[in-house]
Amino acid sequence: MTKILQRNLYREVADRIGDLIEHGELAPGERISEKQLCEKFGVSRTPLREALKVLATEGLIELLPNRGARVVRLTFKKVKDTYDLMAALEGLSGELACQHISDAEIAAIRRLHNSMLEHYRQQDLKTYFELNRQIHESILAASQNEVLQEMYSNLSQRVKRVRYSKKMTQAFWDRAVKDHENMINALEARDSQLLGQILRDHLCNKLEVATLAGVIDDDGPLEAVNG
Amino acid sequence: MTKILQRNLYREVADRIGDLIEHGELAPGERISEKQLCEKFGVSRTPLREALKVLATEGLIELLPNRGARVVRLTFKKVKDTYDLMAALEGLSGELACQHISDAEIAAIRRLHNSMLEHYRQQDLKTYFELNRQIHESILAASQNEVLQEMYSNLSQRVKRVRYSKKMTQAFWDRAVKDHENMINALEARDSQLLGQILRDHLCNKLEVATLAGVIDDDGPLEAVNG
DNA sequence: CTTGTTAATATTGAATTCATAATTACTTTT
DNA sequence: AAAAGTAATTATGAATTCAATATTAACAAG
Repeated sequence: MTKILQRNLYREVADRIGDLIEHGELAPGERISEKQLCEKFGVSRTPLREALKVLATEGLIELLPNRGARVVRLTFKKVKDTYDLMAALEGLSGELACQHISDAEIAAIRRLHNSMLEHYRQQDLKTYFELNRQIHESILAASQNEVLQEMYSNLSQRVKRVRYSKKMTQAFWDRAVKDHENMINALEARDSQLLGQILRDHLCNKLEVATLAGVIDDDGPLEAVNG
Repeated sequence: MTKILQRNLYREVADRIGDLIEHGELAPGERISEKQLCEKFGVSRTPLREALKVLATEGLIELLPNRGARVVRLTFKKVKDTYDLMAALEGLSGELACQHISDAEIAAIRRLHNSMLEHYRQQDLKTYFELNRQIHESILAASQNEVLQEMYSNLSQRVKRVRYSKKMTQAFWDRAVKDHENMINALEARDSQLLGQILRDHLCNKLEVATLAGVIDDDGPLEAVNG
């Protein structure tokens, strides 16, 4: 039973604007010109303005009454707050996954995990990250909580544009892999409390924040990092 | 530094529709007639439709392409999923509160707590619930995480219309009060791990779900409860 | 040269209009 | 009478138009 994905024009436009923001083509704090985007997308102002309202409730832009919209300017605090939240949600996803996951799903995650270890040994950062992402994604899916997945996806969207993985130190990496070892063990034991705890404290959740903190030390906008 | 609250027409309309849903004047599963609401509110279709899009992203209604909108039909599972999420967020709010809360704020919560105990002894359910709400609200505020507050408020909105408090048994109530005793102690000790744990497991979070489960045992729509 | 005022322009907010898809009502056929 | 097909109606999707607000430019006074 695959979900019907509605394709309204406004939703299409909202996604496209989201992409522009993610890739920095719409700069943080930049004022969004309705006319300009209308021409760019070849749509009228009605669906575009609907998209802007949606993006505002999703937290990507902010609406200034009678003065249009602007891209949300991410501060260090905002990013940290968002990551704290995501860590809590991951913790919950772990707890729920333990309750609902099938043996086959666990086996699949184990395979991803083993493959990830392999690429860790080969110091293949790119593939490591992709497999890492897939593992967390799988646990989230196994939680079988759609509201949770929706929320997580929204939060993830908000901070996507400052996500990066250049400054990963070996020590951090070693620790992250150890966390993952504990994770898979807790999952196979279906120890929901433990897995929840591990995921809430998981280094990956805090890593990027820590890295950002190394680059930005005040609470000003941190968009310079994005380049 | 109080926030500027923007008063767009679409936001006003969205709130009004939200109220209609909360109070059951727009029934679950009911199709939403644009024309009807336009006349009711005395606005044109443009701001109304913008409001509908926003309400859809907020999870209160769903949009059927070319077939208008309808009020989300809450299932038992959806409500349970939402409460699970809210419990996790409360847990996080507790952890963060311990890190940020001032002595004065703790003292204020202690006063609320004592007052709540008093009304518990007098079996004054109504006032008890109001003080209970204020305590949780205060902890959430003390977390100083605006993203968290925003999410919690959204989730709360979604399940408001099935919230009720008639079936509270004495045993449940006693246990909830005990939880609160432990909560305030953990807060005063600024034991973030403990407070987080208590709030995640807090009976109040599960209580209403359990109560609902007593009324509804399948996964069908549970709107009959609302009356 | 700066500050304050006013006119011109541009942009946003909301209503209306037009186009398209879905629903309903009505035939027509079997 | 039931089913199928077609016309009429209604509702939604999107563009356009009109109105209100904000921004910019020009200008005058100090």
